[in-house]
Amino acid sequence: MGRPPCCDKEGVKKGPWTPEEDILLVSYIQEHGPGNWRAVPTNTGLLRCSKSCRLRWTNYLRPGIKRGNFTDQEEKMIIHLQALLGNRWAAIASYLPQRTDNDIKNYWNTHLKKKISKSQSSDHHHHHHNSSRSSDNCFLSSPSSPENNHTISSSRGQWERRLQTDIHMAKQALCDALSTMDNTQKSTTSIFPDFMNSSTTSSPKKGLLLSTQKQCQTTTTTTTTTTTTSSSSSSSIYASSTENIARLLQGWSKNKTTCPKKEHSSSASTDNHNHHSTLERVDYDNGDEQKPKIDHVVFSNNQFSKNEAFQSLFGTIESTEDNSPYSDFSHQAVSPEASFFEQESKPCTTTLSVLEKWLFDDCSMQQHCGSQTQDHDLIDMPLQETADFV
DNA sequence: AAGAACATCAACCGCTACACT
DNA sequence: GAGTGTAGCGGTTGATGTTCT
Repeated sequence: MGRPPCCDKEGVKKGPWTPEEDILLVSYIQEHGPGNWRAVPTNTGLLRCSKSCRLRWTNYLRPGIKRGNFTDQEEKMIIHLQALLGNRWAAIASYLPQRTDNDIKNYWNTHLKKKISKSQSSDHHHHHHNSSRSSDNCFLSSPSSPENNHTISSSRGQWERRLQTDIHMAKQALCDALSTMDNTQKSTTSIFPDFMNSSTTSSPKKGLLLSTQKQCQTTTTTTTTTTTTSSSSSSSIYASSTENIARLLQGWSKNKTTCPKKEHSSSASTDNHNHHSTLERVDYDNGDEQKPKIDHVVFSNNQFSKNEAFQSLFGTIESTEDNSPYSDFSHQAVSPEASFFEQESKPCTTTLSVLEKWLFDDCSMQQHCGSQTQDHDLIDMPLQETADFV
């Protein structure tokens, strides 16, 4: 026994990642595929611990990640799921395939928690003066809001509620997976066009949902238009501004336009022709002082073009009218090249049509008639009844 | 204009479950 | 079965940006 530790604490770099480090990491993963994180720092020469590399990849560099503002639909979904699942961010993230658990967690802590508590306090105030139920706030009116959830939990037990939810989700996922096997276009008609079409999801860990979702991993998704917006625009620190990553990629693409597209390495690559390529210099046209000046990147064991690596990884990045730095990620996320990573890193997410309906019908229903039967129907649905979904 | 207060979010830390020997 | 390492998760921190006074 006695495997070496994943990293020695001394000499391990911490803090924000630089473009050079990102390139090294992405290129290595493009070549070898994600996984075996312990070997990544050694083989890339990165002075980072394996954990840090994995986190950087899963949260920021992995294709298919949508960044920027959350849509109302995403927001509502997070609120519902949080009420149902608690702070199981990875589980919640699995229903929002283009969002990372870290992103959702941050968004919850910085936005939604306040929003809900604010609504609750106002609702409480409203209740204090008027016993009638407020119907103008879907968060409060939702029976699955934390407030109501407390009642459910106390009467039934959180674990049981979660189990029921998982079972239901799993069955629904299986149902949808089977129904969409022959109809890959179906998912594009989802009422979640922004984020339900990705074939990626995190948390490769066990779980009912995962096991069923895997059945539709072969489903090919189509490119969708995203409604991403740029984040803080004036960050001077690379790692705090993901725009720079997009710029980096754009820089790659510009250099790449003259090169014929190579076959994408869709497996832990046998693509050895890259190994002796050299890296073209990256130049940006926006006068960004953070321009990476990388001419060659040499791995401990091989040397290959990062340009080609990115090309292979993300496909040809087109310049679009949309200046959103994330649009490139979003579009390329579903490129054939990226599909390798998507399939590797996240199982396919189904259309979840019933879930969608439940989540959003509820909100609209609450808004219009204040009914609260629908959520209870799902949450309190006996196990026997959930079996009817399949 | 300056600085204090607040908001945001990338990254780290510590824990746990699982895999491996 | 025990010991150890790894991957993943959730909580927390701290650097940076933004707004307020």
